[in-house]
Amino acid sequence: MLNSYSSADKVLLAVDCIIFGFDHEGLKILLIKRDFEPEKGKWSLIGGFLKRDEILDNAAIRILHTYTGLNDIYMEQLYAYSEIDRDPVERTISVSYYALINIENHNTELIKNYHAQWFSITDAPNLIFDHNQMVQHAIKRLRYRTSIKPIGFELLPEKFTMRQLLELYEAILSKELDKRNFISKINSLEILNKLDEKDMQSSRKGSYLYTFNKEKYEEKLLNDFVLNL
Amino acid sequence: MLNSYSSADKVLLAVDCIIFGFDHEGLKILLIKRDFEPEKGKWSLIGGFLKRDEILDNAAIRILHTYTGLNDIYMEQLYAYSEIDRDPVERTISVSYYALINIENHNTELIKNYHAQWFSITDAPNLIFDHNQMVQHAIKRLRYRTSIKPIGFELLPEKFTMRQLLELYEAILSKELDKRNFISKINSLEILNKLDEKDMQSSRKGSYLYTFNKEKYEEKLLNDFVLNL
DNA sequence: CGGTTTAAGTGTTCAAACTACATTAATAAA
DNA sequence: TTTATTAATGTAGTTTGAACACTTAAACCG
Repeated sequence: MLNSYSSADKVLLAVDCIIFGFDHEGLKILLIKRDFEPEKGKWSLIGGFLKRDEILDNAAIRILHTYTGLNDIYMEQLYAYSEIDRDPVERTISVSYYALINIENHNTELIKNYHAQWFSITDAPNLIFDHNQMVQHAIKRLRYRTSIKPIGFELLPEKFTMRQLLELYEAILSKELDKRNFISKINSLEILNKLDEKDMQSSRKGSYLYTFNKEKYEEKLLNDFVLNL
Repeated sequence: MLNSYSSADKVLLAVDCIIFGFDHEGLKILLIKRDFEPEKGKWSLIGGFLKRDEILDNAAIRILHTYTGLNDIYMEQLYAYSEIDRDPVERTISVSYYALINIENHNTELIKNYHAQWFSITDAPNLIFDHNQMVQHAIKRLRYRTSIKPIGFELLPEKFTMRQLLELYEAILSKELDKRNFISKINSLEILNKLDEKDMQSSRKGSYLYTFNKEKYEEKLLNDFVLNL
């Protein structure tokens, strides 16, 4: 009978995390060299198994924390993958989550110990199981999120230049944006504070640094809007 | 150790389906009166458990078919719900799917036998477990989908009037739309065939019937676009 | 110290899309 | 034949988006 509990088959539930970071080279993901079988030595998303007394969100948070030392990170559930033989050892359904983190902000000791490494999304290695598919799916979702919510707070350093913000959006959307139109759209959102300070690394003239105005930013996060870039 | 298969806890995996239909009264969902414990006699989404040799998509298709007799229905995975005590009997993670069906098109014998019933989304009864939340989530997703893909084909009878299409969109978006602007936007998509035939039920003048132009419609489905209504 | 180099900063114009809005037309019923 | 009802249709004004180039500030170099 369809709805009887007794006949149901239990399965393993895994959580795999797509962790995005951004630096001067572009958009990156954090991958780990697997140190156990099967597929030992190959590159993989970081992941783990759901525990009996744990909800999926917390499993994702725990896994992220284990590998990066980070807490309080924005994560979003993406999709449940359930192909029969996606994991050759045992029937495992995997729920993917993605996270956005500041690439300079995690515990580098930890990721060294775990043989984790950042890869540009454009030249990441081939991954085990269905993890390539998960990454593609996450990139698509990140692009979508970019179109309805402001983004950047999570991926940029506290103080940043307009150029960095522009390049972040270009990396996410993988297309060139018009500098003037971009700046005026961002300004119209009124989510940035322009500082008096300039960044003198990037040019002789120097470019103004900005921070996010957290109140305005979170107000915009609550109400979806459309940002055509 | 984090990644050992042996220490992992297995769980039950359920699939719950939010089945949308549309008729002259508005947007509806199909609910079932549970005939087993716990919560016997209360209203619930239709659902079932994932089988060992089955992927989630197929479990959703199987469940939909069991209750409606329908095949080849558009379904989309929504979200995995994992609160510890969401099902009081046993730890169960539920993956929700939503489906769009033509309300006049299913096996009414079957749904009678299963004590299933259509409810307007505006006055559906309280549901068991976290099913209310699943429904709200599904409505939100349906609205989103409406903004990036044409919709209607799945929910309307083969021949329909502009008014019906308008009312479908109004029901999904739960806001009034300007008739003239709506019609010209829909026409600009070029996904409809205007028939010579008129529907004389709704008015003295009668209103033209339309069908979907399947080729054009599926072309539009492939490329996301934005339809601001 | 004057000239050169580099990236930053800034507005306008044209085209397209969106919004708001009211009258005429066709038919059935009385 | 008149009346009542819903269908069908177009335009003007506004907003938004896209394309596009010159000036400015400061460091570096001779």
